[in-house]
Amino acid sequence: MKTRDKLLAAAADALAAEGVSAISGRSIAARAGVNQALVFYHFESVADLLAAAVRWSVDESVADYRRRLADVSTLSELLALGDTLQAVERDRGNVAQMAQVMAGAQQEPRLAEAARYAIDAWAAEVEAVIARVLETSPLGGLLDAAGAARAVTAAFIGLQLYEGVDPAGARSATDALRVLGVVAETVDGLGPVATRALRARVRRKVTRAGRA
Amino acid sequence: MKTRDKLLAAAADALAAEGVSAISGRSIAARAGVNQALVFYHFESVADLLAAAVRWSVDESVADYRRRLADVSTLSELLALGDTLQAVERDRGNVAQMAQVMAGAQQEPRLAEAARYAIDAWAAEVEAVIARVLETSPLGGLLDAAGAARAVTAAFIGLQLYEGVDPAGARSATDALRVLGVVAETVDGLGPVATRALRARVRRKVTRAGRA
DNA sequence: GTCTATACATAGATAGAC
DNA sequence: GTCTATCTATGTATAGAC
Repeated sequence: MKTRDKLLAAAADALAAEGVSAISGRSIAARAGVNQALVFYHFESVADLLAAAVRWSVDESVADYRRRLADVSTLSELLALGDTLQAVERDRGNVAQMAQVMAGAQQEPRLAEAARYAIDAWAAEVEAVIARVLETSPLGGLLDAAGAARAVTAAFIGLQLYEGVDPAGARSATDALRVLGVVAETVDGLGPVATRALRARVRRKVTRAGRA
Repeated sequence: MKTRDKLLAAAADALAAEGVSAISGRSIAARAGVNQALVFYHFESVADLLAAAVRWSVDESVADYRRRLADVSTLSELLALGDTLQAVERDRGNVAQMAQVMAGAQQEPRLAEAARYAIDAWAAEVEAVIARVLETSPLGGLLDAAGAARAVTAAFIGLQLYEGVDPAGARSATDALRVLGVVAETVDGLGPVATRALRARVRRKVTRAGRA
């Protein structure tokens, strides 16, 4: 493994483990087992290294899920996969890493760009699936797949931060969301008559709200 | 205004404006217009000051909303109030502040405690309202109000972080959530027959999932 | 309670030998 | 590409005068 890659991997790890507020070029180098000065040989600055690490690690994990997401075409399948995806990515520290990057990004343009890249990468995958699922759903034509994908991604990040602060509370939150998923699934499985009625009602309300 | 209060206010501001990674005792003191050494006279450490600032500012904003939340008893009212609450708190920087605290809390026990306090304070208010709304809802008895309140709070925080990184994307996410709110409202307004049917179906699925 | 001054640690970043 | 050494800035925290 080349030094540059060691640094990228170490930076990704350090983000999840130490958080943006505690991270430093020195701590990353130590974690990578390389000399501190090499950070500035291989990258312009610490922020630059962090940004590169985010892109690198998001590319990896998204690619990992691309195939599995491609197989999903129903809401039940999506919810099930989302459940395991959330657990796996959380354990890998990828969600925590994203949360830290986004927190740091509020002031560091380089990190903001990397965060945007990461969310776009995840959201693009999720969006494709949601769009497919929406085709047969009462919500088809009402709910914007791109927006929904982004909402899901952002919510994951909020939940991850919450988990670091109050694991029990976060679990209760996740359980509640799971119930809502089942409700959505049920509504989704209504017959064509109920579906049409629901869709008409919602459309009426949304239009009214849009005018206000 | 006493120096201690100036520091608390400045710390709260600084959290939203600078973020945990950039904040320092010096920057807070400068913002408060007081001498840097006073941070350590009035507080044990910077982390201690930040934690106190979070409690102080969350107490203020929650009290502000307590009365208005107490008036809410239907889902439509809740969604409407949630909309304005989100906008107002965001503009005040309170959500950004929370997001930063939670990011920093992953490594700083003092901040974690303060973050827990803040979320509990918000969630307690929201929970009471949700419980009231759930009474007449198809979801009554199925959805845990405490968990739902925490999920909403966490999602707000994730969305706030996202907004700092990609305002347009965050808007599309919020719009999608708004549509889902309308859907929930519609489902909520179904007749008693449909309600009973939906509840039975969901309960069956939840039980099955719980056994798995 | 507030100020100046300062000790001390750690950070980002660079120069120059190897 | 990698190392040692080092400059410089900034941060936390304290001592002691006012």
